[in-house]
Amino acid sequence: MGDRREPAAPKDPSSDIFRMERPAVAVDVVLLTVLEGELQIALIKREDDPYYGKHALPGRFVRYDEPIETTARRALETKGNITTDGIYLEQLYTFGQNLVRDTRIRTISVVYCALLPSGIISGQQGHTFSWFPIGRLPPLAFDHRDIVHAAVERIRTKLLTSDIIFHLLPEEFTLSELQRACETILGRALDKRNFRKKAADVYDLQDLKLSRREGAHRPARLYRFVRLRDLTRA
Amino acid sequence: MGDRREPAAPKDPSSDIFRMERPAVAVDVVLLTVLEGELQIALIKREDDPYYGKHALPGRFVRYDEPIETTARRALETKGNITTDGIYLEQLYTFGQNLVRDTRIRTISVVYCALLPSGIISGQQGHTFSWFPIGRLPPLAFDHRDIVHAAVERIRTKLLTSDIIFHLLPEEFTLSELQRACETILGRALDKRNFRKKAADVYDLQDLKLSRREGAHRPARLYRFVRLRDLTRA
DNA sequence: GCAAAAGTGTTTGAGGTACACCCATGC
DNA sequence: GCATGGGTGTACCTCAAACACTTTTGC
Repeated sequence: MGDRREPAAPKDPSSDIFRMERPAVAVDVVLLTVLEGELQIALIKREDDPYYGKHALPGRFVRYDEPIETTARRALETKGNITTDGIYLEQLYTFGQNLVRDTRIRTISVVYCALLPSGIISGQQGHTFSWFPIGRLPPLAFDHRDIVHAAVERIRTKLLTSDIIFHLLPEEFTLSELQRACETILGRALDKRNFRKKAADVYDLQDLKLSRREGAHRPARLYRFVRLRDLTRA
Repeated sequence: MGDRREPAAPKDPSSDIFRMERPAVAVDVVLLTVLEGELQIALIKREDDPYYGKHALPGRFVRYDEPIETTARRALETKGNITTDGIYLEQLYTFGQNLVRDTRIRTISVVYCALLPSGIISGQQGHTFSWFPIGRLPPLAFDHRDIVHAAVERIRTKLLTSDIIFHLLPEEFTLSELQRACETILGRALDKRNFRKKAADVYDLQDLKLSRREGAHRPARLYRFVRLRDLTRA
């Protein structure tokens, strides 16, 4: 925040910040999870114009005394009826070019991307989101389709240089689950041996010395994420 | 911008967007240029509290009917008395967590990064910025020091995957000038042969078949940037 | 014993890094 | 002729990609 106060007699009306009309600020959230082997997004069906009946990102206006990340969590809690403790949130971009995106009022929208561990959304238990695979989105309100694609692109590029994938997995997971989650996000298959080499290289994983028996095959070892390895090699 | 309208009887006060008090929105700009062989930033000395006498990023409050990028250009024009035609602008991040960053009013700040071609700032002609090498910043107001570093980091990472470097160069340039600009931003020396190979690989440069004579040595060829090559090889 | 997923190494090619000399000019 | 920056090619090394078989379980 820069020097925005004028010396004595402000000629610029925007310097009289207490009297000038202010744009509204909203936060919209791209909430993603892995569901049924697909990357899916939480949407809300609009019940008002504009874009009546279309689906949209969950969003809220920012209160005067509210950090914007709190607005993001509140959007998820009030629109989706979910708890946001421990949910990963990352700011994506701020949309403030188009003056008439919201026809009611000039709105600047800060978009966040959020990741929900798989397994939390099991059925239709209480939450009010509709979930859609990002490859088969319904018609969306505003420019939300572009926003969703930008969010997915961001998550993709951060996959192997950050720990975001573990925000989409349960606490304990197998290497195959880790790989499937990555494949789901990237939208393509990965080589198993190369993937495991790379994962062991960039992630510090704790071998829990346990195995999970499921199905008629060899049980898989369980792991827990410890930390990202420092690969800067400075 | 999501579905923020309530059906009938809004219990959530933030839904009554017309009556609730709104945070102010500001735009601050990290304006960078290459000056005297160093990457330098334009700062303004504050003449009010808080942070009286400290340097700060040029910034302005966003007017109700103004796209935020326009606010960014207006900040540069009114604070620095420069024209912003053709100046590269890229949104960096939006700071809205800290409720008391600006003690006058709750302010959410959208930060832009701007690049000024070298050679435009020649002396002390009219503009009111103070220029500082990013390695030797004066004490800065607010958390502007962190913002500056985030901006420089962003520019660095985009160096060889985008055309931003050409926004810091004049229209016509030599390969040595291109290399020096990159070295200035990265803060380290680059190998001349490897740099030229890489540049020819990622950039489509037009050889102007001209050479610039300067100094007691072989003249250098002049080039013009045409476009980024597509290296995705899909 | 067979179906089904878990687990494991080696080879190859591309791209990045390191490195030294001749060229054209001004003085 | 010498000082100054302009301009060029090769060897090595690292990392990503391709690729197939054995192991352990449930039934």
